[in-house]
Amino acid sequence: MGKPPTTLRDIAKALGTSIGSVHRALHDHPGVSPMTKARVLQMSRTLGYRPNLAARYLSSQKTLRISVHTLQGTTSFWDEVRSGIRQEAASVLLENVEIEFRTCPRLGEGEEEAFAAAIRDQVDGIITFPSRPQILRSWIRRASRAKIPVVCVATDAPNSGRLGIVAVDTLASGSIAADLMGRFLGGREGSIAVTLFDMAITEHAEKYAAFESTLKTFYPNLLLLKPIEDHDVDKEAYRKCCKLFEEHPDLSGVYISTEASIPVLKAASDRKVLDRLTIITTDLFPDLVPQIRSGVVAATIYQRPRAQGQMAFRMVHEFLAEGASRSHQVSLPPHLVMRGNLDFFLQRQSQEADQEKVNQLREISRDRAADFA
Amino acid sequence: MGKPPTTLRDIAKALGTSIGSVHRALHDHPGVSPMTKARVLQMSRTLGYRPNLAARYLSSQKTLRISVHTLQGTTSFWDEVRSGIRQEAASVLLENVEIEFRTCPRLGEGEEEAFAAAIRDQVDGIITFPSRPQILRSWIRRASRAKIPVVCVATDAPNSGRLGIVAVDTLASGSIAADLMGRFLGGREGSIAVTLFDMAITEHAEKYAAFESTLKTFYPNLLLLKPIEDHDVDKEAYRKCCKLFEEHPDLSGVYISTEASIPVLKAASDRKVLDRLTIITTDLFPDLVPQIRSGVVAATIYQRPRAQGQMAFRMVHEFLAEGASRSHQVSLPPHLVMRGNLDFFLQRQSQEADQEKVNQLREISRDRAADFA
DNA sequence: TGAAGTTTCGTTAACGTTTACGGTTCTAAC
DNA sequence: GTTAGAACCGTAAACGTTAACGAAACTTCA
Repeated sequence: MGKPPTTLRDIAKALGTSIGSVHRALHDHPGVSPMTKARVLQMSRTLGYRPNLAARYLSSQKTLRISVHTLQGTTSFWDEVRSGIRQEAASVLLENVEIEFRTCPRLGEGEEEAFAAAIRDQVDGIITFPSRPQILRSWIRRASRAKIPVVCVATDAPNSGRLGIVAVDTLASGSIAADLMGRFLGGREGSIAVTLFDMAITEHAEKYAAFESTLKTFYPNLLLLKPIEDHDVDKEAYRKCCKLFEEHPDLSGVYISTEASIPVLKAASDRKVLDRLTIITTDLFPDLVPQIRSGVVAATIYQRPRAQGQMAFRMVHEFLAEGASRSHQVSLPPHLVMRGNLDFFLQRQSQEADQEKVNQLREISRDRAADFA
Repeated sequence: MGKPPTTLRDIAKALGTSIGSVHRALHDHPGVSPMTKARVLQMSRTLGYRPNLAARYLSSQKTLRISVHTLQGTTSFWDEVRSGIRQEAASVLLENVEIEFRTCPRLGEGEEEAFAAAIRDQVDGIITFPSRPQILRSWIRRASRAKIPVVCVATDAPNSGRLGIVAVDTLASGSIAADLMGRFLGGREGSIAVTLFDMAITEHAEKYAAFESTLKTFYPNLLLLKPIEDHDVDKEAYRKCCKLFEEHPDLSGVYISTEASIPVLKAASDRKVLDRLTIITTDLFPDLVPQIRSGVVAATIYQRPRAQGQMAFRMVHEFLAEGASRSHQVSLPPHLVMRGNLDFFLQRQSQEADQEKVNQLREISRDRAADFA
């Protein structure tokens, strides 16, 4: 214990060569013979060489630039994701990270341009929300070829060569929603509906499957209806749900697995079935607060956008700093918000917003000091 | 934007003095006149000087030693706390942190010795579980006077001069338990019991108060009984609960806010009231798993020991690295575990255990490499 | 006045890595 | 057999901080 770590000099000395050669060998730089390169790599492994990141950063003075591609928040979800990324970036001791936000105005708009710009500007890493995974796949592949690691948040882009994915566990979300629904209904019979974005998105299909499986296993007297796809369009959600409520008078519960809960609630209210329904929603945004407080919404599955942002940043950063990352898939357990603990979460959100402001002020005063110099 | 940060040399040049003096002034080292010291401090502030931690660490080669005082786990709770600390320590890029575990065999045994040893060994920071806050208070104070920051996990030690506290939010825990209890009982009447460690511990009193308040507000037809104190003694819990079940035939729910859930379940089983009860427990340990899976336990409030350990480490480390920390109180929202998402958490725990093993192997191979040299 | 001691301050060598530059040796073409 | 050019390699100066060593100025007491 307590042996001093091996340095470039140690490797060089052990091999009777110079620091320069060792460095070139370890970094695939030209100007080193295959012979010595092999010997260096071998020796570095047997000596257990690990680069001293402090020295590396001090010497190279390079800053890591990370491009973040997310949506302009209609709700606060993406604001919180970005805030989580910012916070985590600020906590990097070496302060050698710059975040560049490329925020898309609408779903599926400007994602490709963002990628093009990021690759052109030679950023070191990308965090992205692949709202249209199949379209983005080739861009992610292109970035990976340019040695730029890409981490997906919230939605995965499978078979794209991405470095990793951070999301709320779909299985846990769907299952707990089903389990709660069953418990809340306490043995009563009836049918249950689920709204989601589109069954073509893996995450949503998985959530539905998990919900279905749990419901069938533990609450066989509840009947699950076919999923309702809303495509994040309020009108579509409203229309389809009105139809749903008319056609299924025995409906006793709805699990809204997307953010479009307000139109569903409105449809239920307009069709006068609201007090018959046990409703479980997703996420936590201002319009939902009174609905939870009044008990109309029994519970909401909070997807922890801030934590998603933090983990995504950590994943890219770990990869950039260490050259590899332990985990390539982070599945967060969702939080459950009900009347009882609603205030806790609201307080938390506002605290975090304050923290944001403080950080920004600090940034500004730092810049002003720089101007002075 | 992008101005180069100010360095010691910048300050020195601006003042017409030398790097050495600036350094001495900024660090309260002797050998600098009050006059120049004041000028340096002023100038460093107007230039917005922030030390380059990479250079500092590279030059001083100091490692931060953090002492961790926790309990030998009867359950896995403290193992997970320690694991979270280890993991977070391993993710420090500079690798300049050493963790020293001083694990107490039993509740309230050896805590003072651990503090004495830590202070004697001049550790840089302490993470502790103050099982007897009033006794530890003077020790924490002593450490603080020796400029050693102390962070409390799970339980607070108020008015002790500790740097901060990391715990699961008591209010959120108690309230969500009450809200779930009410929803699960779905309008039925009856009385509800709560078991806890001791009302003298702030956290437990708060949890009970939150439970009571939420239950009264939203479910006035449920009657809350006086709290049952078990002092973490299985026999006491069993005995008191047997009495409870005999005296209250209308009992319909129990919220077990400590880890001693098994004796309570046994008492309920022995007294043949198990199937009448809706039971909500705390934490997640092996013996509890079958009870959740079978539905005997409706839900459990998971206190996220790993996250607590991580946050505690981050708090001390941030303080040691930056000389100040943003937050001195971290209140984590608890996780809710039910049949539906139980497997997710079990899988997660075993994954983390695997990760632990990998990390340890890595450590060992690193040490072996050092031996080789 | 001078020696001895104290306080204040400037200089410099580390720390481990990166990077640019200058010096070898080797290959190939005349 | 010389030479141009490439391929390989060693050296040294950075990066910002710390810490140790002296030099200078200033005090104190004979």
